[in-house]
Amino acid sequence: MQKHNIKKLQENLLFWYEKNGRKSLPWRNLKSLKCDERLKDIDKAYGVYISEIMLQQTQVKSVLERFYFPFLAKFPNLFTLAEAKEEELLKAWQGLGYYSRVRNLKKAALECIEKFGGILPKEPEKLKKLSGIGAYTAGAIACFAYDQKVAFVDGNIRRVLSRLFALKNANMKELESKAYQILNLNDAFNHNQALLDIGALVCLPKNPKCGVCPFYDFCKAKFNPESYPENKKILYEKLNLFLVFIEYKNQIAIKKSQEKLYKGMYNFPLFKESEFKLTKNMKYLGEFKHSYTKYKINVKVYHQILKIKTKDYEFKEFKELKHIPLSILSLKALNLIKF
DNA sequence: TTCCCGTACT
DNA sequence: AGTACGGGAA
Repeated sequence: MQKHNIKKLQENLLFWYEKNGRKSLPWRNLKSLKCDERLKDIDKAYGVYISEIMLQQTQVKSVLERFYFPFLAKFPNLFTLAEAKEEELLKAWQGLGYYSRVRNLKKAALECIEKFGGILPKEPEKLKKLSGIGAYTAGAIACFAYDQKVAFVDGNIRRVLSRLFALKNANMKELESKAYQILNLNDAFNHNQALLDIGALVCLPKNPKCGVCPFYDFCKAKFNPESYPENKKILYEKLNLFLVFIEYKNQIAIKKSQEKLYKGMYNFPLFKESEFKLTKNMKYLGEFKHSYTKYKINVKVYHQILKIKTKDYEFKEFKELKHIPLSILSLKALNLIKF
């Protein structure tokens, strides 16, 4: 693209952002005049960091309404994060999914204190050394917390660039090169926030709003936007699971996962079809659907009362469960209870 | 490349 | 009910 066209594209983008961007998101106004009252003592880089990790696989709405403020109230800085118990962190993350993110948050806090004196570095290469921070998040923190003139590519920006330059299946290196080509060095912060918003609000996967897009004049995909980028198919698998409320003296069996799946989180005893044996003392409570990754799961739920305690599980009172990090799958099962 | 998790959309 | 979606790690 020619130099003057790039300049025009950058101007169009910032003009659109001024009018239509999500400019009041709390993590975009840390340490500014418009800073949310609840965040006035939150370090800017820390607040940006937490927002970026939460937003990695989650909708803005959910982060904004349910997780961002409560998490920062409990863990207001890197040091509280570093000292926090894993279980408390997981509890604060309950429902967000991808729980390794919050375990990495604590790990990275310790690494940051060890390596960088407890201050998040401003260089993407240093940020990338921290657990859970990859190329995108490193760039986003550098730019949004420290105004560094860096370009980076997330899922939204990937779609915007793929269409703008008509790239069906560009790799990360090509996309980053394109992102640098159009990067506005005079206002990287607003430029990058605007790109994210174009991806989230205009350049949608389905039915993009090309008519209001500030890139329209320059977009190589404007007549067939949905052809870019080429989408990959997910092969779903059906899975039948069996969950048992095992009761002993008004206590209920739970187990902490040691596997990659739900690591550190608790679940009620959960069995694959091959491991499950229906016994006469089990009562059927109902079933529900759940899904993660490529699995479409149907969970059948049973209740069993034990005469002798087993060492396979921890037993807790119902009222204790509200302090324990439980997967959404287990919480859904809890809804079926009426015994 | 595949696995994490859960929600949103149709 | 079926499908799409997403950063980082292994």
